[in-house]
Amino acid sequence: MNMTISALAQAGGVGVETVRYYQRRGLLDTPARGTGIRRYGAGDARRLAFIRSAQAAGFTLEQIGELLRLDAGQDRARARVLAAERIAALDQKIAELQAARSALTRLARQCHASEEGPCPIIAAFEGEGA
Amino acid sequence: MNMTISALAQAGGVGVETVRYYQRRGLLDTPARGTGIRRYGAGDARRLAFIRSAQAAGFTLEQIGELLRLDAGQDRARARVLAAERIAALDQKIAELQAARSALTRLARQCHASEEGPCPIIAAFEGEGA
DNA sequence: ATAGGGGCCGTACCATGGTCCGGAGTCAAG
DNA sequence: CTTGACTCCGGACCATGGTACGGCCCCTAT
Repeated sequence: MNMTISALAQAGGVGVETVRYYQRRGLLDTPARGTGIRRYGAGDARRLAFIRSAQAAGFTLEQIGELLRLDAGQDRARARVLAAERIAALDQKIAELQAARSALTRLARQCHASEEGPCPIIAAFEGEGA
Repeated sequence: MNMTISALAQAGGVGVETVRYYQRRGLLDTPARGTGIRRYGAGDARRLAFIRSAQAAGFTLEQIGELLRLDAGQDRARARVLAAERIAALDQKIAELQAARSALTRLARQCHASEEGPCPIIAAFEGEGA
């Protein structure tokens, strides 16, 4: 593979500006330019894909940077700690969203049930512990 | 109840500045001040609680503002649309987080399994630079 | 050889959701 | 009646994750 930045961006499903932003953040490297134009390879595409999935897992770009640095330094213990922390956070977030989802579902059903009076969607949230 | 802003903030589990920010955003109202200091009541606390739970459900402050306005205007149809949209978004987000969680769990297990070589958590970078 | 579509780069700007600041007023206790 | 904690307020500032701009360079097809 021998891609231009826009091909790389497209492969990663992001915009060119985002690739450049990741480079500035030190998450992607900036290959030397032979004759003015930088070329990217499969490794770059894989790294970009990793960034996107780590992001989907809720890692911040900062943490993703740390993971990448750990990879270089082979610090597996630290990587496992980060992963474990993220899994715990994910569990909490998932539970929270599921709770919110069922509350909303119930409320929407009640709201459909009658057209009169105030909509229960707002009333029901009041007083709930945040 | 006859609270000061800091009591209200504490009741809602937020900072004073956040309360003031919500006031600026029009999410909480700003009671008239009798003798220099504004006083807040249970209604304010309930509204603040609503804002926090709606936020936990993934509504933006903008949307929360709309919900509050709909509540005043009794526009149930629109409230239901917003709720339905949010439920769909929530489903998608939950699925995404669950996928991320299991990917991460699997990787962490693999990482534990062997101490040699690169950590699989970031294994996507093997053969980089292609 | 020339036009135009990318690429390169620094810098500025954007939205979201706060958070802090400084000066002035207020209030309750001692 | 002073002290110290709290309040008010506008505006500045912050972090995150981008997105846009403008000037210049390069590369390829016609």
